[in-house]
Amino acid sequence: MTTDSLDISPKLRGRPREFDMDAALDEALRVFSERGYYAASISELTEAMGLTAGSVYKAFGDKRGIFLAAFGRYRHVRQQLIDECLDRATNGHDKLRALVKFFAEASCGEVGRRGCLVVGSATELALFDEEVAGRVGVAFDFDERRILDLIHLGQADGSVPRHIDAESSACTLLCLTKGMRVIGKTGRGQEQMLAVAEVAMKLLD
Amino acid sequence: MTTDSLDISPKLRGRPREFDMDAALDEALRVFSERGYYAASISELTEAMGLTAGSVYKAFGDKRGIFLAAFGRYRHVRQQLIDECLDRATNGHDKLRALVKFFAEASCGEVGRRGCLVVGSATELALFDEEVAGRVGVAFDFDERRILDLIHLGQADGSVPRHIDAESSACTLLCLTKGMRVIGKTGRGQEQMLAVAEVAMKLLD
DNA sequence: TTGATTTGGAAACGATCATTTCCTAAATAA
DNA sequence: TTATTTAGGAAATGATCGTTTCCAAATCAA
Repeated sequence: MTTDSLDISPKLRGRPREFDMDAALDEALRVFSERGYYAASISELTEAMGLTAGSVYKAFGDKRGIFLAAFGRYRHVRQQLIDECLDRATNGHDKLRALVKFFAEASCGEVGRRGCLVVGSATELALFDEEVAGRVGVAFDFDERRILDLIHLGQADGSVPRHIDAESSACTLLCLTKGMRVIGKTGRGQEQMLAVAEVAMKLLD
Repeated sequence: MTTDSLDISPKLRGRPREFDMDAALDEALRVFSERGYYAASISELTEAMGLTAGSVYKAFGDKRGIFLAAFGRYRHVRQQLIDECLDRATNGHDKLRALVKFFAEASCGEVGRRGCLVVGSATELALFDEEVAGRVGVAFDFDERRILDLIHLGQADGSVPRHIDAESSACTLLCLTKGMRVIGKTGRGQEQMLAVAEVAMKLLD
């Protein structure tokens, strides 16, 4: 569960970084998720990350740099969780059910109230920040593509009927899962969101 | 299409207000919708409203007061549009289709990119502002209740099957329509969102 | 009229924001 | 060693934020 585990470049000049990048980004993305971009002040971010402003600006350039790094980290962590979740199901239909239930459980109680960083970025930043808009678009396209692939998988293994419109159904499930994250901000119960997940499976009949 | 048309109190002391409250709030809610709460500065708000800071603070108390008034105005205007839309359909099933299509058309192109003030408030403010959280909750409950009533209407007039779980289906359609508003922030096409609306109707089979 | 009350608006306010500066510390390269 | 490079961190910086102040203008009550 490490983001920068690739750049294991053994020799770099100057004083080495003392803080753990992934741990710092985990704190940053928590602050951004809870507060949103503008309400998250540098003071709150640096305090949560356990760093001073100087170190943060050395490492990320500016506030937007912290955000973009945290955004990447968020996506990485969530995708890993989803991949593990999907691996436990065996056919297309069950993987889709697992995926929808994953979002249902992320959309209730205190976890749900914390919200989704991608959904929050879409609503708060996408209109006036082209780069963030691009990254949000990529994230949604990725999620939609994953659903589409699972539908195709299900149609291939016989667990999802052939007659359904795969593309439109994928986009519909994308809307539904992101909508769960919005409704989850109001603190709904787990039973209710799981019931929604179950009803949503009718889209695959 | 006027919010304060009720307080037609003919006699009030002091200098009368010169600006049109609804027109000013329409501009304020546009700025809040596009920018979000924190990125919307008093300067931008007052300029859009055609007022100076002094007048605005006289009328609304503080920035949050402007926001809450704009939030109320937004809900009023949207509900009126939805009511008109629903009145043109004749049975429960058709009214539900009209409702979902209404959200689909609000979730594509430039209109969609402008976003929904309630969804934006849910993601940006609900966690740390109890009053906003309450108003967002009321708005979502209201929307969910309207869907539920339409399902019951459809079950009564025979256009919606009796066997479906009305409560869970209502919550599912609520998630779906709010999710459309999120995905719509990335500028999807009308055909695509209308196809989503059509697929969503499978939930009522 | 006079007094009370409220609005409109320019200017000023303190607070907080994101960011930079400057210096020290810790590593590599020569 | 010395030079170079990068990180850590306290303090200062300028800009912008939301808000207030102060005064003239416009209404009603007397």
